[in-house]
Amino acid sequence: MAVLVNPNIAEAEKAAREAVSHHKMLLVVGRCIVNYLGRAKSELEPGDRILIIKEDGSLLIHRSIGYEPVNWQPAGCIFHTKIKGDVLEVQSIRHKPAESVHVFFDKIQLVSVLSLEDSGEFALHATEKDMHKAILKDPSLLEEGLKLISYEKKVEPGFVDVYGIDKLGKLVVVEVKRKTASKEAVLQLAKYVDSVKERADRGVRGILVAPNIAKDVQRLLATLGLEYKHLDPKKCADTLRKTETGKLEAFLR
Amino acid sequence: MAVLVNPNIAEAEKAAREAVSHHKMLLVVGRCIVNYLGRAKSELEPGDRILIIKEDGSLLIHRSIGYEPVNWQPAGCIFHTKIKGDVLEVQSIRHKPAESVHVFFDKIQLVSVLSLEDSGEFALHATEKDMHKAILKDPSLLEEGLKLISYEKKVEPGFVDVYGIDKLGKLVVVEVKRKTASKEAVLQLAKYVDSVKERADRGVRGILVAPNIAKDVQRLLATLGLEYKHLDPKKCADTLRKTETGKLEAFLR
DNA sequence: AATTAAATTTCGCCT
DNA sequence: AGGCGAAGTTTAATT
Repeated sequence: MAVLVNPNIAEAEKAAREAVSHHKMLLVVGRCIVNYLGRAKSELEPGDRILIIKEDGSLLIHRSIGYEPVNWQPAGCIFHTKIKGDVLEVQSIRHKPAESVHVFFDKIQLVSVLSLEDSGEFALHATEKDMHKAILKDPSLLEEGLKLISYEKKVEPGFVDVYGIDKLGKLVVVEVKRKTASKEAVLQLAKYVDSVKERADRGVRGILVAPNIAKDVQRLLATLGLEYKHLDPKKCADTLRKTETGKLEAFLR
Repeated sequence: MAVLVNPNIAEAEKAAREAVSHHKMLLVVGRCIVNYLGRAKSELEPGDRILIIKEDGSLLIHRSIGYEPVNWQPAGCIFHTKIKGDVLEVQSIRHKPAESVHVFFDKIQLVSVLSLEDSGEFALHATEKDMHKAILKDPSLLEEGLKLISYEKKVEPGFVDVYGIDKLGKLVVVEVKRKTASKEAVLQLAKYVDSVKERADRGVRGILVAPNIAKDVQRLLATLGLEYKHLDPKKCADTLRKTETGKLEAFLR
């Protein structure tokens, strides 16, 4: 890692050039103007900002406020650095769409060339259990008028996730998946529905609940006379949070 | 500006605490894990990242790749820093929705407390002229079957932006605005329409073209028997870019 | 490759 | 304060 505090333009340009040519992360803090030209066009008048160029060729320019970058480029850009008088110019160009960002620094407080070692996995959670809980709290997440009878009901081949009666009095067997519904999920649901039908004195529906489903899996589902209901894990988290808040409010009341 | 290279945890915590308490920008580069809990829930396993906390209480965590932050919080968060053994913990909390991000650093390469002076104005351009040009290139941006007769046509009170005939043979007077359409724009259009009507041997329509319009202005427009057509400056820029590309392709052919 | 849908979307304007 | 629409949206998935 290299850190330059209050470097001159030549030192800064050398570090920046090395960073982009070796695909290392570049961090520059300084006074600059920024011009963007592409799908639209923007100009940013002089001020202190942070420039970040990442290994993958993405670019960010952050002001002192605001969660979003004022200017940016997605990954895959090509960069050039040059000195124009007492100014460091950083060019970022990408194609499809053809867009460019030009940054001109006339005062530089900090330059850093970093290699961030980062193999850590990122996991965005919303467990299948959370989805179950949300549906139990608010069955209308699946459809209006649905009344739940049991949770993780034992049927011949195993356990049905959710089991209920719809507003027309039909039995409803629900299989929940937290990721894209697979063919296996469809077959499992079909198995449970058949098992329930054997002992049922009325109509039985099977609903596959998931945030996503492939079109061919959707087709298989339809062929087997089953249904698909989109349900986002995030929405379930929302529902749980709301009911918890409700509980809290009820407690405080 | 303060810069600490390879500080120990205590030094880093002191700088971080000072930054958030004085609403200065904080920059931390180091090895960390990140936990997010709110509308959803995420966990990020150990790795080197950049943490940015801004004056307005926004938070960003950037990995070595990717234009988007891996974790973030919009402006308005409250921060706490603490030392747990050899680990620096930074907490970020916001309400509505209730969400938190917890960052745990066990190795720190760089800490910087910055005050960025930045009063520079940011301007996203898409000039009214650009919109005119786009409409001239492709009148179907306004409606199908529209034929243009003239551009900046002189009429009694001044100049009509765009002047044409629709597919039913009616004259069309168009007023273009690059920002939200104001009451003034409506009255100006009405003036031009009236002026044209005086000499016209057929029906005359007035269309106000803008990216936006307030509801009360919309009402006034309807009262005066005029029409509103949404048109985005960006879409105009797209249209211009496409036709320019077309020209280039034609040239190369 | 193009089209569609989702995002911890955020942000701004309008009711 | 809540709701709807737009964004230089981006990104991933699907046809």
